[in-house]
Amino acid sequence: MNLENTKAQMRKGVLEFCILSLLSNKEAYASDLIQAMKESKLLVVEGTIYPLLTRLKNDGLLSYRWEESTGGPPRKYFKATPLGEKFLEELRITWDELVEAVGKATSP
Amino acid sequence: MNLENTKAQMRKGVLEFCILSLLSNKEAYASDLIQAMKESKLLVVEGTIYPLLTRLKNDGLLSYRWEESTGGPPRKYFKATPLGEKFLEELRITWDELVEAVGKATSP
DNA sequence: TTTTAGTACTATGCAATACAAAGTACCATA
DNA sequence: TATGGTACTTTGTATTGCATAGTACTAAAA
Repeated sequence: MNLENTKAQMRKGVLEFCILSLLSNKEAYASDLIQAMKESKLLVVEGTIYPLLTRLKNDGLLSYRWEESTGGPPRKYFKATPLGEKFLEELRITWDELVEAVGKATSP
Repeated sequence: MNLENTKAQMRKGVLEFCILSLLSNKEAYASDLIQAMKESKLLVVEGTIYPLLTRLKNDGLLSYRWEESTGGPPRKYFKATPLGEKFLEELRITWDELVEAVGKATSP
């Protein structure tokens, strides 16, 4: 039982929410997202974000298009689908409810 | 990809925080905890809480004592150990940081 | 030309945890 | 004696964050 593990556990489901929010009405590829998350003090690594993007795409919440890059391999630019936008709204409510519930349960 | 699964995922690590907080300087057994969580809109079931309590006990964060019950089998009353109290403070910080980070990443 | 470094993505496997389901054991009452 | 409710244990599953290794593309250094 260590804090690092608990931190990883607490991110479960939450990263999905953050990624979907960042891709709401805005395109970005993996490195953009990692950077944006980093600025919010959420350190996400490649081994986490690529499978996550693939999963959200397979579930119809994200779509993507290839874009050539000048200095490297092509990039996958993702954005939320209409279904993704709808799911995002539900996630927002879910997250707010959780924060409120945890606040109640843990207030001294 | 459904909301119920995501809700379950978002609870990972969080329930540990809540339980530890509820058992800070206060004794309770499983049914007490389920009830207290319920009042905070956190529905936890037996299959979740019993393994969780066992895990926290094995990690030295909780201790327990048996108490006879008038109408049923004996109960395990848990409470946080000094190590548990210390870990709880770290969890509090971790959770607050996560809430702030998610707030930043998902603010429209 | 060949090699090296950096970027972007894929694929595989592990560990941890919430949850479900079935089972054991105790007590009181019908 | 049988039934119902309470309390806890055990086993198994699904999901997900993360680590690691690998592929492929470009550009610059050797």
